[in-house]
Order: sequence, then C-alpha cells, then structure tokens
Amino acid sequence: MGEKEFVKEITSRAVDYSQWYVDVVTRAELMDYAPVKGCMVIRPYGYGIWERIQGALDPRFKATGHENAYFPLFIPESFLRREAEHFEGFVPEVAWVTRGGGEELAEPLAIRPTSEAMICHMFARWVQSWRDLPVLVNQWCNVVRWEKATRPFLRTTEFLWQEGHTCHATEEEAEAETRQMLGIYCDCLREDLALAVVPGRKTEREKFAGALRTYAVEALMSDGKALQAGTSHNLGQFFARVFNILFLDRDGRQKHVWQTSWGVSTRLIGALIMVHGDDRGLVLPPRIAPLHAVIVPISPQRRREEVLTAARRLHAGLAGMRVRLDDRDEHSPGWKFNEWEMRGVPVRIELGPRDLEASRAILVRRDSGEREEVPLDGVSRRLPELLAEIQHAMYRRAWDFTSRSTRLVRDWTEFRTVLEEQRGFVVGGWCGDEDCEGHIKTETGATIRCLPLEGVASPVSDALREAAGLPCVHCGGRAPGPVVFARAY
RNA sequence: CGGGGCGUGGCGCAGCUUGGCAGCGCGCCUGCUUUGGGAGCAGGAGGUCCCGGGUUCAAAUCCCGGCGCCCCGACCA
Repeated sequence: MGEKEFVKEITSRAVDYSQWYVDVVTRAELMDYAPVKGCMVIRPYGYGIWERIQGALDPRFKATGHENAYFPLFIPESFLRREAEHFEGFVPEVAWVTRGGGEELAEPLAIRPTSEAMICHMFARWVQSWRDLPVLVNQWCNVVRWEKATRPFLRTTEFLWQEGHTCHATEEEAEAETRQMLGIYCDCLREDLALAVVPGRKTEREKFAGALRTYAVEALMSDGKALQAGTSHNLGQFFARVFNILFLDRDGRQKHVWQTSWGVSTRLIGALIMVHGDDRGLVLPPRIAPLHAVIVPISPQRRREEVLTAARRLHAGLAGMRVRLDDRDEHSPGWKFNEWEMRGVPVRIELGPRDLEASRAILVRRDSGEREEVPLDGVSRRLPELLAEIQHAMYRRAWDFTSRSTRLVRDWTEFRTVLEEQRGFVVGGWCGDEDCEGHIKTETGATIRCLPLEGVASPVSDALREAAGLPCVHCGGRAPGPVVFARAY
C-alpha cells in the first residue's frame, strides 16, 4: 500500500517542497500564523524542541565559563548609529518605537535586531582592568528584523535566539574564543541535532556587518539548498573603539578590548525539519525530540482495562525517558500511529491483547519504520539503546546525504550545469576576488557558503581534498584553496 | 522590492463566468456500536461570504477603492 495514503494533509516533497514544509510545521503543530505579518506563534510542541536545543547548548556555554544575563529590548537610536558599518547593515530592517505613555519620545528606540550596541555600552562600564577580562556573557532572547519575505522558523519578523558576547585582552584570545564557540556549535548540532554541518569561514561579502571575521556552520537541506545554522564572529576592536571599552593592561597602558559574538536561532528548528523530515512529516532526533516515545494501547472493549493497566505499568517503568501514554479514547490506534509519525516521535510502542499474551511490546522506529518485539520487562533497557541507534542512524543519513550531494567542479560550464540540475554543495576553486564572487551570485544565485576549516572532518572533506589546486570556477585564475558554494535559504 | 495565488462555519474547498433559499468534505457536540495503519450509523450545533462604497427590486456573485495572508524570486540569522 502507498505510504502517502496515510498522510493526506502533507504535500509530498517531490510535488512542492515549500508546501511540504508549510504542511509539516502547521500539521505537526510546531507553529501557527499570528495576526501580525511575518510573525508566528511557536506552539508547545515546537517550543519543546527549542527548549531541548537550549538544553543542549546552555550547559556547553556554562562549561566554557559563560554566564547568562539579560539586556534590554530597546536600544537608543544614537547607540545604533555609533558603529557606521554595523548600522548600515541593519537599519533597513530595524523596527522603531517612537511613542510611549501617550507621548512622542525624545529619542526613538530601536527594537534590538541584535544587541551589540547595548551590550557594548554596558561592557564599557564594567571593564576597567585586565583583571576584569575576559567577560563572557550570553543571553537567550527575542530579536526583531523587519523582513520583507518571511517563512516559518527560517525567517520571521521576530525570532528567538541566543547571543553570546565576550571581551578579551588580546586578539589571539578573541580568535580562540570565536573558534571555540564555532566548535561548540559544530559538536552540538552534530551530536544532538544530528545535522552534518560544515564549519568554515565567511567571505568578506558574507560576513557580519561590523565584524573582523565571521565563521559559520552550514548545513544542506534535503532540497539541496544550504542553510546557515550558526555563526561566530571575531569582532576585533571595532565596537570597543566606538563604545570606548578600555582596560588598563599589565604593562600600564590603556587598550581596547577584543570582542566576539556568536549565535544560533529558532531557525535551527527549520533545519531539523528540512534535514530529517520525510513525506510523512517530521522525523526528530531523539536527543532533541520533546517525546522519545509514545505508547499506543490497542484496547478492544472487552480487554480495555486489562490493556490500559498494562500500558500504565509500562509507562511508569519508563520514567526518566520522555514517554507519553496516548490513552485517548476518541481516536483509533491507526489514527494515533499516523498522528505521532507526522509529529516525528522517534519510537512508537504498541501494546495490545496479542502482545499481552506474549508479555511483549512492539517498538517501531520512526526513522526507518523497522519494528521489533521486546519483552515487557525489557523495554526500559531496550528503549535507550534504540534511541541511541536512531540518533546515530539519523546523523549518518544526514552525513551521507550531504556527502553524496556535494559535487566537485572544475570550470564555469560544469559549475552552472551542476547548480541548475542538481543543486547541493558545490566545491571548487575561488580566486578570492569579490567581483568574481558577485558575478557567480548574479549569474547562478549561488553564494560562497564558507571557506571550510582545514583539518576538520566534514561531509565535504573528500571533495575538498580532490579539489586542491583547482582554479577559480568563474575566472579560471589561481585559487588559494577550494570553497563551498550553494544556493542558500 | 518585483512576480504569482488566495480571502465563503474551526480547517480545506465549491458556488462567482450568466445576480435570485449559503452548500460540500473533514473537524466539533450527543447517543449507540467499535479499536493491530486516519472506524460505522443516527441525530445536532456552528456563517458580519476580508472591509468600505456603488449598481440593482435583489450582491458571496457585477463595478470602484482599500486591507490582509500565503508562495516564489532579489536582500538578510
């Protein structure tokens, strides 16, 4: 029987990828459209994913010495204007508050598009001596960017994120911090979100407005388009100069601090959907899934109490894992199977009269559809193993897909053909010239996603090795090293 | 900012061309029968047809104006 018959509500990816995405986020109840353009409600199930992402990242931030804090939503216009490059970069998408308490404000307040301006202002007050360094803070908050075209999770007017901000005594320390946080993103996205990300450096053109250098982790979605999944910036001393963040060093001289900032957002939820989802809906990696498993009792009238009692006992024995017993009477087992599959729960546990006779339960994997019979008293031992297997398999699948979708190109003709016919990551040479980069973008829609970090294994490693020494894909000139191109979200 | 699509019970849509009782499917409520891949039957509730104006005996339908949402491209997490 055709698989799609079960999920009428979801458009298949092959028919219309965008519609599939919208169907998944709405039907799985991750979000709903709010009455304000470009804004969405993150519903409990979607927010549960975000909480799991926070739960994966926050301890890693703490373990590396960072502390959480909270800075105001409103930023005085004059603060934003101080750093010209930064301001120019953001002003088109800033929302302003000009009235408050029924009166016109003396100075308009920007609703933060990011908090560099506010946080740097505070840093200037807090930092006096080399003994005050490093300053390592992070905040979980919302930001607003007035986008013209929005998409649930991927680009919304208001979104949730985390922004880390640090000050250091030396350039080397700031660079090390920038790289450390990129590494943390890379590890966390790979281990917990099962995303096969490629870490690398951004080109001048693609870097953060006001940064010395920007690093990012890039992931490939199942439609062959890339998504920037996290960024880490070495801000140099640009903001320190503008906001007068000075410290008296050991040598008795006043110096500007060296800064970093880094962030990931609810956009990661979009990445999870587009990397792991299939035509039946969401597929969530166990470490991030709000629910590890759902127990679906199959309880004909006559055996109802017997089955439910056993199901409750099984549920109680799985305390410590995130398991829900779906004992709703208003839906049939088949309905529940489809519903929880659509919502991406990693494991379904079926328990019916036939299973009770055999003192077993049926465990079914969401990612592969495989089912296995497990003795009732063995489920609490088997489930964690199975979840680990699923987590691993999903990562492998994402890695293999990304690796398979990476093409090596030698010249311009090949480059255009690959982008038009296959998409995916394209590895090739780049001479380093911004005009070449610009032409490539104008003519193909593809951008340089990153200059991959050397010595870090990633799904594009093989292609990079083969591409060493290849000339620029556009002009044919000498290229210092291969880069990764793609069309991107 | 360009291109396309759409606004009709909670959701998805038909009706509009050619003006004349506001309909269908799903969902919802009640009852009974059901339960191993989206159960069946019976009864029932639910509508400013996006908004404003105009034409007309009569407007969901025709005309004018506005608003909103979604999708796709260019710019950005």
